[in-house]
Amino acid sequence: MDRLLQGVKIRINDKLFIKDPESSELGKKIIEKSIQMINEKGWENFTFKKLGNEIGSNESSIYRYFENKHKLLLYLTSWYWSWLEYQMVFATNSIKNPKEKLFQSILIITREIKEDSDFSHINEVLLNKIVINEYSKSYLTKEVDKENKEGYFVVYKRLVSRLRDMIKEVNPEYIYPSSLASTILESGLHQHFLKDHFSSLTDCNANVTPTQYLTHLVFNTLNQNLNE
Amino acid sequence: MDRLLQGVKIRINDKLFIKDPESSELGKKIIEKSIQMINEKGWENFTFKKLGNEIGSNESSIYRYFENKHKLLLYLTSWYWSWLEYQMVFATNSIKNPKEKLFQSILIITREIKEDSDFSHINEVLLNKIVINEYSKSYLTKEVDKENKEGYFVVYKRLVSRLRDMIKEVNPEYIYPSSLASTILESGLHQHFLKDHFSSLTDCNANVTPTQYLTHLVFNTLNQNLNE
DNA sequence: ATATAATGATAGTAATACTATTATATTTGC
DNA sequence: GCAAATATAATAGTATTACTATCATTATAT
Repeated sequence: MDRLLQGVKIRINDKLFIKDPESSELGKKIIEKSIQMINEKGWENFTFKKLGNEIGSNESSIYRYFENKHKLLLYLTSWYWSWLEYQMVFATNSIKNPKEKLFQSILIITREIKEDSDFSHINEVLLNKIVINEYSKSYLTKEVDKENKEGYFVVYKRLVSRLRDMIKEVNPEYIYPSSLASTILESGLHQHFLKDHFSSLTDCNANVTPTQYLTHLVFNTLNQNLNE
Repeated sequence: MDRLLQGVKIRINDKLFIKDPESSELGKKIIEKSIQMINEKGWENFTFKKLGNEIGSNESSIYRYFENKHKLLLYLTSWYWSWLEYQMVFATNSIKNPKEKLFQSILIITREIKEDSDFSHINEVLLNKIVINEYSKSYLTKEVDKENKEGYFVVYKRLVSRLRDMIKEVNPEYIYPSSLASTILESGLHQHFLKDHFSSLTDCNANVTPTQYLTHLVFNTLNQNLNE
């Protein structure tokens, strides 16, 4: 029926881990604490050794779950995109009006995550920040084509393609639906980053959200050449 | 008169180097060869030791020019943005029509660089690729606020602000000029990357350029609510 | 011709990103 | 309840990175 069903339980490409971190307490601790530590220290200063110390466990034990820290990042960000995809499809599934559907999707995709779902070991607020600060490092590598073939980016690609389809429904004449969809995702993250670190480069701030900016941008563009 | 004059000779913030690489043959070789090597190997696999071997020089000599490879990246990208700024201001200085001016600027900023200026040791074609693949790594760090205060990103910020001013001239009513300006820069790079590695996420390809996509996006947005 | 500056050679350090081995818990299957 | 299997911990070790320090050599400038 829908590709979403495969991902409902937030199933991650199993090439991204050696042993499923969801399958044990240690695994969950690795995920939980790594999210905290990557936020605190930043990606470059985060190591498995430090993580081991933090969770009172051993470096070598972490290596039994993840081949290296790059794969852990891919795992965490895949989880995040999958979780967002779920939110998006769930919230917009029943909406018939294409504009309203796209509007809601942009909202979900570009908003700042402010509350943790709280019943899992994964803190979505922090994970959102990791995605803002570190996601591009997961694909800006020499290995990107190989890893793309391995399917490490499928979830993200599926999100973009869903968005693209919604854009097409709003305006089938628009000739850059894929580019616009990827811009929404990417600019959403980037404007959040600028707001926090380069305030002169953005109009977003405490009162104006990236969502507002992008919604305005997208609908202005799509309404052009469109008979209401 | 204009801030550009300060940068005409592509003067780089001198906190970015210990000894000016333009001041010696070895310095120029470091710049020339590092551009090649970063392209070949990717940022993560590039080291000063390898660079030293390549130019028949010593690791320790390179450290006399640059404190570390992060600063070298900041140097190279600053050079690139400064060079682009020069191109942009030079090409649009005499244009009176605000739309035409913005149009030309977007063209210069988002086009793929295809020919090397050839009379310097800096290969702009390769440098453009480095910026596409590595620029975000220069600011997605825990040190970004400190380094921003040191002025390591001024050139980039000045480029965005120039673009913002041109946007305002086209439509003074538009409420997101800074965000749109930063989106042009950022999406310009991103769409180039997608074209090369995630073709399903973009409509850009051999025939359609990021410039076309972004020009369309920007002018559709700005023409909205605008009396021609 | 000599002082000064630039570069090269060598060595060394602490940290990273792992791999390998062995020991010790913990779980499970009967 | 015990043996077997599995998971984790402890320790050690390797190659590489990202430097710093020292000293020797070479070029340049006065």
